[in-house]
Amino acid sequence: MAQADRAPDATLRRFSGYGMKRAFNMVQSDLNAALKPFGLRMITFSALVVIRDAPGLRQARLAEVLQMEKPNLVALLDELERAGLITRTRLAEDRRAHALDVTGAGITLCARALAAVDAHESRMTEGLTPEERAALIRALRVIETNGGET
Amino acid sequence: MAQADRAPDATLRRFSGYGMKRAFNMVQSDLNAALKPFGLRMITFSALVVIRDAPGLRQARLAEVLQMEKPNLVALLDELERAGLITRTRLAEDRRAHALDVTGAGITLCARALAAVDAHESRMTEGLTPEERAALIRALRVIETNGGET
DNA sequence: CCGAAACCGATATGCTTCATAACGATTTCA
DNA sequence: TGAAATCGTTATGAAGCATATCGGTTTCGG
Repeated sequence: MAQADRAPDATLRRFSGYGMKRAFNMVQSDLNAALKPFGLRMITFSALVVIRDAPGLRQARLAEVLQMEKPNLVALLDELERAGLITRTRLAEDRRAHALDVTGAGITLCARALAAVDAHESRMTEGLTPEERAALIRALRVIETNGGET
Repeated sequence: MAQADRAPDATLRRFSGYGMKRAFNMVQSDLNAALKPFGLRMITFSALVVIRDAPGLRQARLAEVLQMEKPNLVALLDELERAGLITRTRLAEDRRAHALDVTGAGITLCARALAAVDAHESRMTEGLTPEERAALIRALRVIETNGGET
């Protein structure tokens, strides 16, 4: 018998991080493909949704929420603004900051994109029961929290 | 009440992919920190383990297993070879190919690194029962498979 | 009230990761 | 025997991400 039929990455399969990397690679490519018709990528979609749900958000706060550095947000928001999906408005009470808001066109597109992402999620989690999917999301949250405590 | 206490990313939290990205970011930084004392990174560690478990492996096959492009493997293996952890041997039966093998020093380091990664895994999955952890890994596999069927 | 410090968005820059095209050497196969 | 495929490699460029720094603005301590 030996180890002839043993998968070459069997040792790595025991680690949840390895499974995460592989699963996420699939998710990412499928999601980006699903968002392409809307002119969105994973990250621009995320930003659009967060701004829609928290109108008037500041860029620094958005950077916190999406866990990215502020400089990298600039080009991303330029892209969304150029596409007519969001606006940057100088705040009266703090003229350093910009308030972010989604335009009417942005809200429409966001809703359509969300439907596409829902379909994507269903596709990727096919074969899992709703309970298993919920447990997955909960487990990922635990890991995220454990990491943040360092 | 309104949505005052609603997390700004609540909508995104419903998607498993979002949780994966966030959890994996934590895993990656913690893991790379854990591997640093060994002079390894996530990817060099993975390669080392796979080669150890499949002696004589060819580079093209390793690229398949780790899902990376062959050109990116070259520098990575140079690094492991320079560190004296692996060897590249020209095959007699096919002089185009190189057989990859882990050296004695490589095996020792690999074992020590594996222990560190085990500790890392325990740290990251703290709060999950063994069953929950197993279910997580299984669910990630399902998603990876669903993605690969496209 | 004033000056130092902190904060906001933006720019410039470099590093790491990752994908593609093409090459010489070798093997396979028609 | 010659064409096509394969193996490892090189060169190159795109994309993601982090750091340092800037001008403009606000905050706050003396």
